[in-house]
Amino acid sequence: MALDNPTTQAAVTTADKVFEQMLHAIVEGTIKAGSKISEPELAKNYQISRSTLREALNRLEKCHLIERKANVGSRVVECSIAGLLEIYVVREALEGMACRQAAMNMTEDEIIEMQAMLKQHASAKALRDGVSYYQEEGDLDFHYKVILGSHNKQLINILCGQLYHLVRMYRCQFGMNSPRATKAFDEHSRIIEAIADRDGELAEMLMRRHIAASRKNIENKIAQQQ
Amino acid sequence: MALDNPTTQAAVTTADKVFEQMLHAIVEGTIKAGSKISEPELAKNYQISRSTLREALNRLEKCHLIERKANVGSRVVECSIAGLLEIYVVREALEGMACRQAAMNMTEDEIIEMQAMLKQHASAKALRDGVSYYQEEGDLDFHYKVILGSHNKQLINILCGQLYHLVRMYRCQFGMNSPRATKAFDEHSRIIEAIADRDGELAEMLMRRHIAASRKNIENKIAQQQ
DNA sequence: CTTGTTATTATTGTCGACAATACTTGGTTT
DNA sequence: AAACCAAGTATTGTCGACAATAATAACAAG
Repeated sequence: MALDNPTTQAAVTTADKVFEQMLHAIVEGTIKAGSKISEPELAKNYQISRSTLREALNRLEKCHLIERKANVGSRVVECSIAGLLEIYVVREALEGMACRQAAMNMTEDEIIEMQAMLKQHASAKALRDGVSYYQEEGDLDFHYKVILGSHNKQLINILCGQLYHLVRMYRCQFGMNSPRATKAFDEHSRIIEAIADRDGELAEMLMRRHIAASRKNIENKIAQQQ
Repeated sequence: MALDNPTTQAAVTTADKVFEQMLHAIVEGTIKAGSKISEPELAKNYQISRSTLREALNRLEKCHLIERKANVGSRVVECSIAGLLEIYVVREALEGMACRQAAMNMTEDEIIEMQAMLKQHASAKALRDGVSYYQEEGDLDFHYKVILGSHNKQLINILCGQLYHLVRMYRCQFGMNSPRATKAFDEHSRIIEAIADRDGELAEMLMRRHIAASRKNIENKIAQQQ
């Protein structure tokens, strides 16, 4: 599926496969947020040994999707508003920097590819009901490309390897299909321009505003609901 | 020991203890960077089962200190100049943001405590040979306090929980006792001022410059050596 | 002599059982 | 009746052995 993470490599071992299944289950809420994880029960469900289940749990912990306490057990992380805002703060910092680095380090080919992707999104947006499509896959695709374009292993690992699973979880569980789609598209467009101009400073600033705008959009929504 | 990480909680299980031992061994180079890890051999060394060794290895992987490939094994990460610079880039982004958040979220008590710490560092610096002391423990203490002051769980986890082990590893292996000690002290002083003034924007900028200066210092050193 | 193939060895992944710790239930005491 | 203590139950941590995969060595063919 197109949504899949660029850092995930082919699942070869059975622990890998169980990890992926549980990843989807947690992201989509099949395994409820905040629920306790029973090792014997899950091991029976997936028809595997507890050892290999624990291996899978370790990977989930690496993504900050579950939390373990010694001699007590694992819990799926809770989805709180505060937690969501914390993630946005981290994203603003990291993706902003990733964008600056992308402006410095992206190859010409990568830039061309990204521009092509944007054009494709534009037509998709015009043709279809579009909004929801762009919001979901298109937005993630764009952010992934920028992050990978930074050519910074640490940045890529933190953002794509761990943080973005949490982002997807929040999007699923809070049912976010915000009306920012068209606005977000214009912002993406300007960011790519800055990268193509090799203007790292501007690229960082635009990306930070782009993410901060999303955060404020959430904050407003929350404020309205109350 | 004072250097220890604020996020590390008491090691209760044996896997925890082995993890800590290996952590120190890798950071200090007793277990060489880039070397392959033999599970049977290490299990015998620490006199534990392979299962609990693998548990420890999983935690090391979480800190990005080792890398695993399916059906092949684990290797200690390599310490390259490029890798070091990548870490500085991430720190500039994350600690800059942490500093901004600290200016917004730190309690008055925390600020007072941090000011006291700085004063203590100042006297220690004046009295002793100082330079090396301040460089090592004092610098880390300061950065830890700012990060914790952000009150952002994600930031704290990423920085204190994973990245700083790598930072310490690089400091050990590359033998860094740079002559920036006095300059760094002044920079710390100004950063605390900005936080006390609740000026998040300035605090972030100063922290970013502080870290960028360290990075450029390294870059210059490298350039000289060649 | 080099290259490709096969057999052997060693390492990693997985399993089920046991030990240690935490939770629960029932009883006792104030 | 409420709070504390104790025994029993369930869950997690640890262990040693087996199965599957990868690295190595020996051998054969070109």
